[in-house]
Amino acid sequence: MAPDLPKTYDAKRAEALWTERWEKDGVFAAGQRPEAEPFTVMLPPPNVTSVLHMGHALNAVVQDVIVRWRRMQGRDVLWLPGTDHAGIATQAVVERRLWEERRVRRKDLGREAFQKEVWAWKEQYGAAILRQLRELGSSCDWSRTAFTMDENPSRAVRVAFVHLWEKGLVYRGARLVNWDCVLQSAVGDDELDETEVDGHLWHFRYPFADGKGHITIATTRPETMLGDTAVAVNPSDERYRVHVGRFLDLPLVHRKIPLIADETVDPAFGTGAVKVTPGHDFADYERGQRHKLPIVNILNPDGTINGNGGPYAGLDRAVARKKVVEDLDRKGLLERTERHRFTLPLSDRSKSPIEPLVSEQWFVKMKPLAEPAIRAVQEKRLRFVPERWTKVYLDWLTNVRDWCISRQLWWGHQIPVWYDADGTPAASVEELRIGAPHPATGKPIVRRDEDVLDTWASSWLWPFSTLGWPERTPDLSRHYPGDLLCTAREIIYLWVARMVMAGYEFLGEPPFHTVYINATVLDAIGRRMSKSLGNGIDPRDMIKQYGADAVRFTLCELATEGQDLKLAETKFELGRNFMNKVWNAARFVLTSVSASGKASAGDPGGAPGARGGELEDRWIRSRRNAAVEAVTQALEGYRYHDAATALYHFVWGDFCDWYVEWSKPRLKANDAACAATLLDVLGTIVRLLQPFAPYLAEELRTALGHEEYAALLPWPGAGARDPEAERQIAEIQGVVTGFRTIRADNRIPPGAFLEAGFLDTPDPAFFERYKALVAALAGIGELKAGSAPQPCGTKVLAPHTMSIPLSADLIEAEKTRIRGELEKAQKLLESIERKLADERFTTRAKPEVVERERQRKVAAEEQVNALKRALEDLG
RNA sequence: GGGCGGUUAGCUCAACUGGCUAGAGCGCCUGCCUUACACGCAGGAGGUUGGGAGUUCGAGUCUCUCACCGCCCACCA
Repeated sequence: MAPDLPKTYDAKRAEALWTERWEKDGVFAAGQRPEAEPFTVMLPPPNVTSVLHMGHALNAVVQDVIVRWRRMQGRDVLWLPGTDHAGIATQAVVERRLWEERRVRRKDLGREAFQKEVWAWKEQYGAAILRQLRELGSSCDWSRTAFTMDENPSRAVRVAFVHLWEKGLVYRGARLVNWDCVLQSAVGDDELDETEVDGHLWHFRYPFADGKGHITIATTRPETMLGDTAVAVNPSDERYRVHVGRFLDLPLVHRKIPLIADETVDPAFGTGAVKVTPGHDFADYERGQRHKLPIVNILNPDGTINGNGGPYAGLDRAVARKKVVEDLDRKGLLERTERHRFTLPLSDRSKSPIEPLVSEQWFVKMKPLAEPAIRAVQEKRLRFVPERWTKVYLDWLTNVRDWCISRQLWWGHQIPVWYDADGTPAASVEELRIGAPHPATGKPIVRRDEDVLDTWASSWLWPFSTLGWPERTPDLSRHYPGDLLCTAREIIYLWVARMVMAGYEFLGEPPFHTVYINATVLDAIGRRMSKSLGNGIDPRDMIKQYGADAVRFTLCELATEGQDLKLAETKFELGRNFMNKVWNAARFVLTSVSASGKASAGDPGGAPGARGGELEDRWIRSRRNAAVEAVTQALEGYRYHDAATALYHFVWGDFCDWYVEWSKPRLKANDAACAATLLDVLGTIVRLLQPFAPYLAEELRTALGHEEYAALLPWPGAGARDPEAERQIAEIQGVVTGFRTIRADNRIPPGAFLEAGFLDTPDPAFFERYKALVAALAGIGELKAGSAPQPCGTKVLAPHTMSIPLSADLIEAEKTRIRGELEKAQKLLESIERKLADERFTTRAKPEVVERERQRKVAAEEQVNALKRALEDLG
């Protein structure tokens, strides 16, 4: 085969080679196993705002591991990749870029030219994202790559809108929304970025209209007083009770506003009197509704004060704030100014302060859609892993508010609504031309709604809009509902909940049965990775430095259930070292096993492999079976850490540290059973490795001389264990370790040849039979029964005592060590005796626990006695 | 103000329904380039499981409580 395999695994070469081959040969294309049960996963489409970060990488890896594993189990896998246009986010990024590079605003370009700019951006970043996914080894069906603004998904958006419209679940209305004055659009609650800021709490006097006295209010946003339509106090507040119902003279604008009583006012905060601005504050909006207060809007869409602001009209809101404070101060109405820390909502995208503003928007009624989504978890048709996220999902759904789906943007799906001259709206899947008759009124259409839809209005359809819906395509019936969704906790309600709602509403079934919520990737000291902190670790750099397989394996190893994942670059050494270990183990096997041996064994295609053979052959196969079972069970429970660890310790511990070492003398003697076993186990390792380290797996199966892609090999079945072999080898390992410890304790260098080691054991026949296994790894020429002649180094591992002749000057230290061990052993024995002497224990504990304790006592006694004997022997 | 997670070796994390002497990787110490691998080999040190109380024959694991840390939700102007 390849006798000159390099000493270290060359990840780069393998990655370039197999990424290309897989795709060229359509290895991951769905539909190749029409008779098999499908397994369907939709990749959460990354936003085309920028390249992928480590969180995306983790998400891709956890999906790919499952998907590759299921494929090996014979499922007809569809893992569908794609990207999301991410409406507001992408528009904001592109707008910022245009301004920074060309000093151009979107309005300077006009809608069409601006959209062209965004499409160009999308092409660039969409391609980069898909490239990155490939570089990670993701086994997506690339032929199905989708984009939320592709033709079919876009049509799906319009069909869904019209459907909801016809059902009366879509409505248009003037509501208070979060307004971004830079983007000049409504933004969703989820598009806010709450920041703690140091501000002020200004106390202003509002005189009563009759000139008798005043009320002092406290506010953090003085300029909004221009839109005040009341002042509210708590009805139980004795200070103000008598004044409720009186009118105040709103300073500066001189509007008469009432003093009202409202339960929601906290008497302990500020002055206990709050100004009410229904047009610019969410709490006040609701108070206004309750008390039927007028709404005065004082802002233009760009954040300047409008005509309702009287003398302040035209000023930016920040300027107006300063001036309002100054003017009130001049009039003697500023009582005092306190420092005050509060949370300021910023627009996630433009980073400008959000202004609550009343505007006409489109909404979706959520309550009826939420009900089936709630039932889905109650009826166990949908489960979260880890389970606790179910609560987050349910809490949101039970308190769900109507969804503002319109955005005053240019990037996205334009709302499919047209108007006649009277402003009567008509929703339509197909375009209504200007001048065409209105479907309801028959009057000519005069315009289309300018707004676009919230980006989630397309992503909530993703599990089926990518499969051809609304057409009843074969794809749709085969791959809907799908199986698994892997995503981040931040979008459990933004996206997961909405997908479930859409699934029920449009297809009557939830889009998946399992939702795996990823760990959040943090930096080495536990902070979120973010651009502004500059503490991100770029997956591309890590792949370059350590290899994709190493990155994948490391992420899995670190992904303990539900724990956040603290990451430092050096962590990837774990994966790299393991890949190298596997590589070298394979290199050893391939270079030492003769060609004839290879042909006769080691079928990685799942054949049962060699039977019989030596004790160690039976043992390693039993350990292999244990590993197969452990990895399989861990994957079934999405326990990536457990799966990775089981594989790691089997390969590194059982196989490399013991079996490979034992195989060396046997291979020199051309032992065919040994060669066959090495190849057999290596074949299993390749298959177990495949989901985690697909590139290395392909390299190794090629080196093993197999034609079939590792990615398409059958997943190994866990054969029977051999408890007898495992027990016996464990004895031998203990003895070997004992001899090694004596050597190390006495500074006997590994190179120093020791003619013989002595073993005092109740079962000399067993060790006579297997003395080669001990001698080879213990570094002794021969294993002899009995005790070594004096002086000697001794190690007790009851019922075995190992000894090696030593020079006399080392004996004192040896005695000290044994005394220490004796002390420990006696302590242990005492604690066991104490336990067994306690009647409450022997009567109340389970019988098998008591029995186990009795056995432990016997073992401890043996250990103590043997140590005493050893000490006596040393004199 | 509510909810959820976390606190175990110097660091990062494990430990199924309570039950062998609480494990791993990294780091540290000792000795080794032993012809697969120094991205390696062998051996070792290191823990009153955040504090307190309780339940139990038995608690890292269950209950209560206190203390920190993190995340999410909520209209304190």
